[in-house]
Formats: sequence, structure tokens, C-alpha cells
Amino acid sequence: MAQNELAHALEILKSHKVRLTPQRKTILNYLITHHTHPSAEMIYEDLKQHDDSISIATVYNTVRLLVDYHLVIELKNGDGSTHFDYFGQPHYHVVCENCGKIADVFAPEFSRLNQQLDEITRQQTHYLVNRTDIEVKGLCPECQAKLGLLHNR
Amino acid sequence: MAQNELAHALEILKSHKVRLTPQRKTILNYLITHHTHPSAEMIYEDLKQHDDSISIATVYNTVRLLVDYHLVIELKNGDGSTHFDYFGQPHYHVVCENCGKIADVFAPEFSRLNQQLDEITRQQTHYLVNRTDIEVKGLCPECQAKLGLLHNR
DNA sequence: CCCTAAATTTAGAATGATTCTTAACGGAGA
DNA sequence: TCTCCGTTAAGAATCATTCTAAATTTAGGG
Repeated sequence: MAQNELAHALEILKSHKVRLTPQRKTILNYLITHHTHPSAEMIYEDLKQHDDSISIATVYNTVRLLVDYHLVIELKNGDGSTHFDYFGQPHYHVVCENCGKIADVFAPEFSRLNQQLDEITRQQTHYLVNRTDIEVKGLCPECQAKLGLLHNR
Repeated sequence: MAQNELAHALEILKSHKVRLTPQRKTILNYLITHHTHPSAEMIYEDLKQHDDSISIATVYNTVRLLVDYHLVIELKNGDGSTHFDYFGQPHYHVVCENCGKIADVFAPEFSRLNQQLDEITRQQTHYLVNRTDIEVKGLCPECQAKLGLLHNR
């Protein structure tokens, strides 16, 4: 399944005449198999640990490329860097405003909601819509507990 | 109306025991009366032109404060800086991926959609939801025309 | 299978938005 | 009015990201 996912993503790139370099395959595969919402720096460090060492510039170039082709989406969690997530299945994200932890949300309504939003947006602004991202912010269960304790003193 | 809006916003800050300094009032008033989605730098430059000169550090501090109290929301348009918008009426934004122009979208469904999203998010992740932002990306009418011309050659 | 053009990778420098630091200042409650 | 403590300001510092230029590599054609 992850194997198919990689092949599928590579196929999309290929069909756009994007060169399939080893670095791009490595990073794409990393994102498909690690749903940890890593930053460019984290991808770079993690790959350095293992066999493949890829320059930080290439990591930045590649994730931007993958975002352009809608294979990956960008996330901000307030730590100053940009985080990335492979976008195989439609979903959105919740970010903890206290610790920055990111969680995925898979909602069956997601596609329909997006279509609705696209339509409203198009009618009201005449923009040609490419993508719609939903970003929810709040407190993760752990931070609720922590902050709850403090409030109870 | 803008007058009331300012008073209303100041009241919210006051109720949270936030000090109402002249700088904060100036910046808040600027954002209430300028729906141009300015960056911190743009706010700083624009206020320098007129009577009030406020340090760039204070502009950054103040917009962060206003975001924390949900009076203002942050936007990214791909130019590297963060843009700000007074959030008096619930709305969301479309960003042009070509030129960065930001447009507001006011949808009557917006509040209901948000509630739905909050509920789904809460059930699935147990996060305590604070706010939900929707960000649509696409091409503004002008850029559609420009790029359309290029494609037709 | 080899060659070539054009794209990509890389290391390190450069950029630039944002944050930090520290001293002076000023709101607001008593 | 006084005092405490949060806020402002200028400039330095940080750090994520982009840029630069040279070396390398992909992919298509012969």
C-alpha cells in the first residue's frame, strides 16, 4: 500500500515531466511513510542518520515541488518553521496552540465541505480556486490536563 | 460604526486587563479602518507617514496581542511576511497564488460550517477547539487573464 | 549504449522577517 | 499623586529559508 502510494505519486510527477531524482524519491517516500508532520530540518536530520544524506537546500526545493503538485501540504504550528504532510487521503489538521502538536482529522464530509467552499468563493470573488485548507487551532488533551491543573490551584 | 467597532474591541481588551496604550489604540484603529491585509512592515510604514510613529517591535508585539484575543487574524500570501486582518465579521480568505492578492469571503454558511468542523474535530481528536481558519488558494481574475493570454499564444 | 542539453544538487553565503535585550517610560489602581 | 509593573523603543541577534555558482545527473535522441 505504501509501495503503491509511492508509485502513484511518482507517476503523477512523471506525467508532468518532473525529473525523478533519487533525492526526490527518497523524500517523497519519507513523507509517505512518516506521518509525523516533520519540518524540512527534521527530514534533513532524519535522512542524515540513515544511509541517504541530502542537502538541506534540496530538501527545501523538493518539499516545495511536492506542495506545488498537491502531493504534500504545508502546516504551521507556531514554532517558526513550516511542517509537511503527505496528502494521500483528504484530511485537515488541528494544531495545539500550547505545544504545537499536530493531529490529522479525516472527515467524510470533508470533500463536500470543500466543494461548497469552492463554489461560494468562486461566486463571490471570481477567483479560480485551486485548493482549500482548513486549519483548526486549540488545545491537545495533554495540554488541557496540564493547564487545567494550573487553573485549579 | 467604525467608532463603535473600536470601542467594542477596546472593551474586550479592557475586560482582560490589557493596558490600553496609545500605540495599541492606534494600531487597532488602523486595522479596523484599513481592510487591506497589511503586513507588520506596512502598518509601521503607513503610521510613520502620518503623525504617529510606532516602533516596528511594538507593531509586532501588538498584532500578536490582537491575534491572541481573536480580534485579528493572521494570513500568509506567499511573500514571506505575515498579513493581518481585523476580524469583526466572521469571514475567510482567498489568496492568489500568482500575485498574492487577498480577498475576503463572507458566507452566511460560515458560522454553521465552523460549528460542524469544531464538532467533528473535537470528537475525533479530543482537542479543545479555539478557532477554525479556512484558507483558499487560487488565481485572482487579473492573473487568470494574464496567464490565459500567455497560454493562448 | 552513448551524447548532449537542460535541469538538479550542493555547500556556503546571503537575506529578511521576526524576536530578543535592556533601559527608559507610562498606564492605572491605591 | 505615588508606585508597581507592564510596555515601548532601538538596535542587535536569531534562524528559517532562499540564493549563488559550480559540479553533477537525468532523460531523450541518435
